Amino acid sequence: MKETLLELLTQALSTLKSEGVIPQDHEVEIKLDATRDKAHGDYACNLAMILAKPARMAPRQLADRLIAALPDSPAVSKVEIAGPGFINFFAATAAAAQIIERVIESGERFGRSDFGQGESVQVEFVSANPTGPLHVGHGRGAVVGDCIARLLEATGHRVTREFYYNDAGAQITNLERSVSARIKGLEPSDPAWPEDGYRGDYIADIAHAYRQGETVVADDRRVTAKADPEDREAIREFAVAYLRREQDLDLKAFDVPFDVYFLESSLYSEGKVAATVERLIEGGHTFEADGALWLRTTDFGDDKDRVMRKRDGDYTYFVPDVAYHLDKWRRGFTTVIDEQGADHHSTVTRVRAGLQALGVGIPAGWPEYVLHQMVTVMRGGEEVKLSKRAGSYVTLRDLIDEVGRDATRYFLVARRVDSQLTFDIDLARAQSNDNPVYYLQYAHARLCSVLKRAETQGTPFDQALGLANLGLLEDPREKDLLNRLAAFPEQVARAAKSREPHQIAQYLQELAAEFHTCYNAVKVMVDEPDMRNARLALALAVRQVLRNGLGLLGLDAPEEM
RNA sequence: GCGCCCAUAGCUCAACCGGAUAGAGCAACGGCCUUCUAAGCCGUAGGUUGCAGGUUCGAGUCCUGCUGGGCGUGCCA
Repeated sequence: MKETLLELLTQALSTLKSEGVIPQDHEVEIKLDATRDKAHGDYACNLAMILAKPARMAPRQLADRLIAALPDSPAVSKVEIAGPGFINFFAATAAAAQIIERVIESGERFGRSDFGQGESVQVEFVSANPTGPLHVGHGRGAVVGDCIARLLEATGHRVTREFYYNDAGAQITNLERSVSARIKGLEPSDPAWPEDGYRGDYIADIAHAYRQGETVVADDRRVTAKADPEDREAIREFAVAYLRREQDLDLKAFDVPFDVYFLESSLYSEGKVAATVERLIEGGHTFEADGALWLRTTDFGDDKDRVMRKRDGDYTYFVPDVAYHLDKWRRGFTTVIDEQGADHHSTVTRVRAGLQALGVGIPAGWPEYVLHQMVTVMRGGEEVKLSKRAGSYVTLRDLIDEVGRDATRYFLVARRVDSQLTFDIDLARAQSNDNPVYYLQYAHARLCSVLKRAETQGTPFDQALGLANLGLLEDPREKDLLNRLAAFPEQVARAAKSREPHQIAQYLQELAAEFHTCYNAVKVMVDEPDMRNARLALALAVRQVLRNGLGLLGLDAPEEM
């Protein structure tokens, strides 16, 4: 429908150009929007207002000329000029309803597109260090990154999902010391407890498992405990594997898969950090001062220069980050999206500056970042402070257990990433029976139910008959649904381009609301076969789009509730 | 101090490249189950889009300045 209208407008535009009403060389992109208010028809175009100036004509007068130049089409039932010069199109029912046929034909592919043209894209997300369980903030990153990956896959990109973590630095030493202390029977309250050690109970669990000689299997490693309380290397290795396994279990329960686990230690062991440093020095953007090696990041927009190699000879964290991103670039990812918490936003300028300083032709704005704002957790009317060391903690697993996977995913992805988010656990649990996600799933279950009823009632859906009678779907509530269905593919494309999965959540709420309204007012299983089958065709199409949309968010589409 | 993000109904949030009368949910109030799932629907009420300017046919959206909140500003990650 929209394509048809765009075609008509393009023709009208070229007619006016050839008549000299609009300058021949004036390029304009025709914008056609679904209307918000149905008094304005189905689609509205602001072309006349945009072209008023170059045409030196009043917008409404120009709109008149445009309409006069529109070729006749059976798809359009009415065209009006409204307001300051909008051209409003009213779609003929039968033409609008053709979307149903397209949805049914395309099935689960409806909404997908190939504008990505097979581009190789990497989404790096979560990237939690193995020093503790995943918390709510990681959960937000996990869903957002996962849904961005799903959106990119649905739009023709080849997506690699990657998890990066530090398995060797000072934090890991701290982890080992904490576990060692627990193995020796120390508690965080003990005077001999390591300074800044991790105090959470999970440390004791690791110590216990180590002493028992347990074997842990994570997605990227498998380690059997030596049980030797003095072997610090063995303890370190075991603790990392143990926490990796815990994180993997959480992510699996959350339905968030990864393709690649990338170890920070590999950047050192494979000489990539050293090579990066060498290259940076050759590039001429480094200098030595105060016994340290610095990178002149101010050459690339940073507000001060940064230390690369500390006086003690260790590198600061951003050096391996630069080495890591150079590695990503060399792996051929033309687009890399790093999903992180906004508390890490200072790294953005540094990593990009480092990559520029390498002088290997990486574009200035590369990589792309999606930064989600902080999540605060409320429980019992009070904010729960997230502190790994103090061990007061709301884990992602707690949330999934208490609130449910789908509801947790939905809560964390339904909002724009740059708004701070308060996750009230009590509220989420209390509402678990009256939750926005159930609203969507219930719509799907209702549709399944009515389609099933057609079978059990002995009047199975006759698709050919239904499609032949789509012109009968004249109820305004049915037309709303048709327009909503037609908008899905561009909605998916827009959400993918802007990396904003919350748009899909929003869309589904609107689709479900329009369905519930329609379902309540318009009976599907009427006696008259033409009408019944037309409505069943609509039901099938709505169910399909609901299912496809839920899939993009990683949510179940239950057949009954 | 400087940098980034945010401010929309009582609360939690939407609003597509700047479009027409700013929309949902929760909470409040009043209705709808002898008819396809009431986890639903219909209706009422609720707003100077933080404040002040500017840009233009048109601003919640863009620009400037303020106020308030979050994060960052390590030779921590």
